[in-house]
Amino acid sequence: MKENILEIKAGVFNALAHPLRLKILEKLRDGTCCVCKIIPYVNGEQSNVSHHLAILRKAGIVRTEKRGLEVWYEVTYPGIFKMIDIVDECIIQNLSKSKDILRILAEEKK
Amino acid sequence: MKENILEIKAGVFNALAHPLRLKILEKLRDGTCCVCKIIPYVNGEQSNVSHHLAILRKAGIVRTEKRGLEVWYEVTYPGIFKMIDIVDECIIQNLSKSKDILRILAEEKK
DNA sequence: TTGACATATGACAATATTTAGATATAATCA
DNA sequence: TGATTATATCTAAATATTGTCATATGTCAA
Repeated sequence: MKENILEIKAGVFNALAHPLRLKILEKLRDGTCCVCKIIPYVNGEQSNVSHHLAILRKAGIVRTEKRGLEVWYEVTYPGIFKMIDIVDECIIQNLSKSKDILRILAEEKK
Repeated sequence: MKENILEIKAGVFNALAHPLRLKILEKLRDGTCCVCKIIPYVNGEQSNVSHHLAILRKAGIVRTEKRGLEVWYEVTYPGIFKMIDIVDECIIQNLSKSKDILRILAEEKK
């Protein structure tokens, strides 16, 4: 695959590569949500949350809609949540393997 | 979700957030592969490719096996490829929307 | 119009990532 | 044993990301 396409793909992964941004997306799983609700949910500084929202926006992961003073965010493509779920599975699988190794080591020690 | 779990998840996304690493995984789609094949495929410096392989290893995305002088890499959890495919869909969807907007703008100009 | 409010942006220091070159390690072979 | 090969690690400079503070923008209501 061409390098510039890979860069775009890497950009999407990069946008997902921060705990605060994952927490924002966790909130957006329930649907459209106002920034004023996102800030207390993720428990961050207003400007910092705004920065992270901008990163998600620029990656095309979320889109916004103005409603009076408020700005409401929503995920553009629900497949994003599927990705986040797959990461869970991946982590669970790795941890299970580590657990097996620990058990074997413990057995050998006896 | 707890912040430390989100950090682990963000770490996996972070490992995927680089074009060279995505290119490595592209190569590993065909199955186990020797570093000596990966380096020419991604067309990078030996030390740099090795560094990126280490990042994938530490994230638990790939595992290694030594065969004589060579080291063979393989993806630990095939769901990773599913994630990469979803990013493709996400990008295609975003680009299609941009294309629609461009068409509407072009229409209005007439 | 002025003030208050919700959100975004800019500047900047602290920290992390990336890359290349040099060097280290570990396996094989003469 | 010493040379050779494949890969990993260390180092340091260049660059990118993060968080905070200050400020700007846009909307509403008095």
